[in-house]
Amino acid sequence: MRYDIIIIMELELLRHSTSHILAAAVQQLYPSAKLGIGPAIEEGFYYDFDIPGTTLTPEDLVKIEEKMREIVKKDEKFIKVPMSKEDAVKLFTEKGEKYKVELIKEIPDANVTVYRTGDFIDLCRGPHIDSTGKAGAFKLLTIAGAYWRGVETNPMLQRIYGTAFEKEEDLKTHILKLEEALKRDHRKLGRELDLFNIYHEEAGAGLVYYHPRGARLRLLIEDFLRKEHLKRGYEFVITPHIARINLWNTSGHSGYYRENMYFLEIDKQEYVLKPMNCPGHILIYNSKLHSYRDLPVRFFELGTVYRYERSGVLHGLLRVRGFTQDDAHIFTTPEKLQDEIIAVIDFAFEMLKTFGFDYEVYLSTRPENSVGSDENWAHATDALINALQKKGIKYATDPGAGVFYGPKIDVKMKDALGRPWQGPTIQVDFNLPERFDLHYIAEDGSKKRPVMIHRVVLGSMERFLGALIENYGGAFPLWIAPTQVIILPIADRHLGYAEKLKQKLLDSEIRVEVDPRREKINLKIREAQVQKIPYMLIVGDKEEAAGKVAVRSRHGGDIGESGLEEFLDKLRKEIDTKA
RNA sequence: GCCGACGUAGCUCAGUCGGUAGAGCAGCUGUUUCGUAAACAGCAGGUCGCCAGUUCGAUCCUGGCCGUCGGCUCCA
Repeated sequence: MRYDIIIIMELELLRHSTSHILAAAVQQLYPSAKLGIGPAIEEGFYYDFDIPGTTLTPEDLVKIEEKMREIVKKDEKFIKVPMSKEDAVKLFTEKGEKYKVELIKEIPDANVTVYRTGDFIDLCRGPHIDSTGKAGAFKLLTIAGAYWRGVETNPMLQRIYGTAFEKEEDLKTHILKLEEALKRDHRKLGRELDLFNIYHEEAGAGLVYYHPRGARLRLLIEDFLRKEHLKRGYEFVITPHIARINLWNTSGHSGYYRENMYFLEIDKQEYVLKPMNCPGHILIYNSKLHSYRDLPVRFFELGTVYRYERSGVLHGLLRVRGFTQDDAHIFTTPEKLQDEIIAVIDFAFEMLKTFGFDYEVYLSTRPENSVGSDENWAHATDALINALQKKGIKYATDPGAGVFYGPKIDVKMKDALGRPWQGPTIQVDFNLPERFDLHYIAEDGSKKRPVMIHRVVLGSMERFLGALIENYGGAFPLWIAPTQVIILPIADRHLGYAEKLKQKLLDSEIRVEVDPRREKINLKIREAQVQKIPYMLIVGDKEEAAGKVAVRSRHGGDIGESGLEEFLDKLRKEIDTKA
């Protein structure tokens, strides 16, 4: 374990040093280039440059890489030079490195360190590899725009991404991995498996159309979700897709969420296409008096919401403008908040486990501008932390990243390329109960304010399905495979037998198809294989005479002859275990 | 929205240094009745993302718009 950590740290050091070599190369080729920052990141490194009058092209990367190799060949030492802040400011001001000067001025210490490699000088905490000759295998990958310090009003710099490993073969493996990941891209698989499409030109960006197989997949998951919610004491509600602006004025969304909302005006009445389900659920809660005995009230809805997202951020199913959340709002007494959060966390992680996801957990605490009392925030934040600890879930704290109305737990799922996407989230809310003047009658007969929990356990069906497709590479486990079995008759005289088998499987609620075409068996197998259908039943003279089937699995190939009942048993077992 | 790359047949892609385009797969028709990852032949298929401009002539050049991809920012 410790050994792993050391390796990771060494890799980070190597990558960071490689980013210095990159910066040195860029400055040699483009003397006017000003430096931004150049850290090591999870899968490599990047460096940001401001190069007046030059926009880098992919061909430039080749040149830069060559220059880097020259620097490596020279085997220049990374020399640490401690200096006072004043000297550093002077040094970088002379070099016109305005971004570095900005950084130095923000360092609280009196002294800073800079690193010198040949003629190249960079502000850096270090440490580094000894000399450029110690650099490993590296490759520059892409160029992208990035705002200085990530702030939109700042200048846009040119960012070069690259990666580095100690050994050439590790680099090769990594690049192969990237290529493999592209094959699992849900946008590609969505087309190949005919699951969904986004008709950008004809119907709008960020709006998903589920084709029959995709719809089947989604409905299977939704059915599962509904059952799981019923088990856990949720009640189902259904709310409209539009509501008068009044509702959003009360909730506050028409103010702080305005730029994400779609507005409609008819008969001089303003309506909003709902960006969230909470106000609707609140109306239902508020339609009657609630006793403390009835709490918590848990309203669940597969609620479709529409949010305007800036054009540059849309991404297949993973970021869209219309999506369906597996959304619930829990109204509880403060006393029961803790137990409720534990139950929700349990629920969310059970779902993630069921689908075999990789994820990261973040706890976001109180931001600067927020509503609610210190006491409430402390109570809710503690409840979240306790719940995470009780469940033994590893998490990172994101200080000040909570929503203004309460702290939250976010779970990020990873796509094929390892990019994190927010899925499940559990948010405590002190704001809406105030704004809608919610209450319940307490034991002593007094009116009290309930606490609300907003939570999704998958996130949204779209994002979840996108991540799911990538997670399984399109080869869905039997229990959610849109088509579970395909029957492949060898010649058309076997069609009758195939249809009989199909009916028997349908009677056992197996999702089954027959490929009736006058095609060779090899072709039918190939296509079923490409479609990643879990089981193929090949039937010809032999099988028909014996009343059996020849089973082929998508992973294991030909697994031999089997009676139908025997095969069905095997399917049922596999479905039950969700394997 | 911003920076960069890109948009050619249902899909994957070639091509035209300005004279209205081609391949493979898919589709359709015909022949083949065939045992564990692609039978053969023929046919059809495109206002070259949209709108302007330049030009005798634009898919190609210029501008705007729509959209995709990689990032930034934001989020389920």
